[in-house]
Amino acid sequence: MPIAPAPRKRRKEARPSELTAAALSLFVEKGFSATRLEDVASRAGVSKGTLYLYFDSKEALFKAVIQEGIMPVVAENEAIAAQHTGSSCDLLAKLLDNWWGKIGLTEFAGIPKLMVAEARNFPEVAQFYYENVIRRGRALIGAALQRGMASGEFREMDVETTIDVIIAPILMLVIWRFSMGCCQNQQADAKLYLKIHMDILRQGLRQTGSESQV
Amino acid sequence: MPIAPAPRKRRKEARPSELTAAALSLFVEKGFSATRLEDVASRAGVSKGTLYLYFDSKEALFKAVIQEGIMPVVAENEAIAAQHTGSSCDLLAKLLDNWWGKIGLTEFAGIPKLMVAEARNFPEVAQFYYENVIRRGRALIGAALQRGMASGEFREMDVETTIDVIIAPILMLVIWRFSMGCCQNQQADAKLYLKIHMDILRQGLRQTGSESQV
DNA sequence: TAAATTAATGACCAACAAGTCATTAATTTA
DNA sequence: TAAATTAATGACTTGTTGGTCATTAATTTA
Repeated sequence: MPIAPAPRKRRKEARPSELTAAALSLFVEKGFSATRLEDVASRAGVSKGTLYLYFDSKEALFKAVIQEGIMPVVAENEAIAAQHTGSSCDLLAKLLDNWWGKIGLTEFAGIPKLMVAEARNFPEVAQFYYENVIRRGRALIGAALQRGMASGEFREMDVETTIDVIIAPILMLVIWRFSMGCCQNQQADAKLYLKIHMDILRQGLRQTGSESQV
Repeated sequence: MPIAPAPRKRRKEARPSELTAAALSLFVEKGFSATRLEDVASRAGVSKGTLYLYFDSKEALFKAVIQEGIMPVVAENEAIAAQHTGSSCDLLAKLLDNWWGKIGLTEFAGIPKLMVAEARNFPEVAQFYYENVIRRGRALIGAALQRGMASGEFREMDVETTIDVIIAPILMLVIWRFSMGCCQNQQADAKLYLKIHMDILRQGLRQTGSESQV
């Protein structure tokens, strides 16, 4: 006997967030290109046609994922920085903590790898992410560095480049987890990793009495 | 009038390297999935059928690219480490120098991003790269760290994790160039970037008289 | 130079996926 | 309850691409 199709339900309000949730999972698991919209739809419990009722295109769906999931965290961090009093090193740690809790420990941790992987083939998407996430994130770190240099807590340094060097290990940690991580028997211990990074930074950034070791 | 097809040439010896060269360019530019074998063939001046005369599959073609271009550099670095005398910090710098000249400044610099991007969808390829490049590269850095710790040049630290933290900024530098780099008006200054990274490491890794700043 | 060999070709196949739209049916309105 | 509305469907169109193979022609051999 033919199996009866599941009865339709009309749930106009709930669909978009169910679709972006499904999209996040699959984008993070397979990448943007390799994710089939049919699969996104079916994971959200609807048909592909329904997906197109709510999102104009695959790229629009992706932008919605970022807008809902990542941009609010950037805004939170901007608020944290704005109201911070205390050492600049503590500010850096605070920003990292919040990011780690909201992004690093969630499915969103897969987004950086996804962006790196697909940026060149989807420049529109990359531009969107750059403007709304990367630029703002870098500005936050940059301001913290400036602040520390102004107070004498940090030594003088090239801010833009130092931002890169600070962010890199944190990004690589999550990028690795969603890419080559599958080849290692054991994942890096994230807590230890971040501690070592912050230790090296604490020593590496700070103003020293002695001249630097060139 | 119909255009005359280019006359055929039989060049059995030259084809493989011309094909891997074309493949490298396109893989690096578009990624593994998004590169069409038709394009690889045409850039190498042959037809798609000819490509399949020399390589069994897209994955085999990729492995050949790695085998020819990357693995010899890993071997070189192993030789450098084996015959090094001097400080361990200098050894790290020497390894980085060679890698930078042979990989970082060439088209091969695009491979790390490519691996990160495609590892999950092509586990066979990822495994191959992990065994033949990553594992060996990490072993090199690890040995240099051990050596420095044994001599008292470096403080005691968790080796595996420190390897990660050391490699990360270098990897991110090239990964960025081939991904989000397109969104920035100006590329990071690589020389400055590497100098800052090495500076932070020099201070961050070294044995200090005073207790560490926890 | 004629026959044999094999490098090279490109039309073709099968599978796949983004996006469309005529149709269906759940829900609301009159 | 009947008509109108619109959320939801899924078959279909269109375009793409990894991989195949019968055919072609450059080169070598006899």
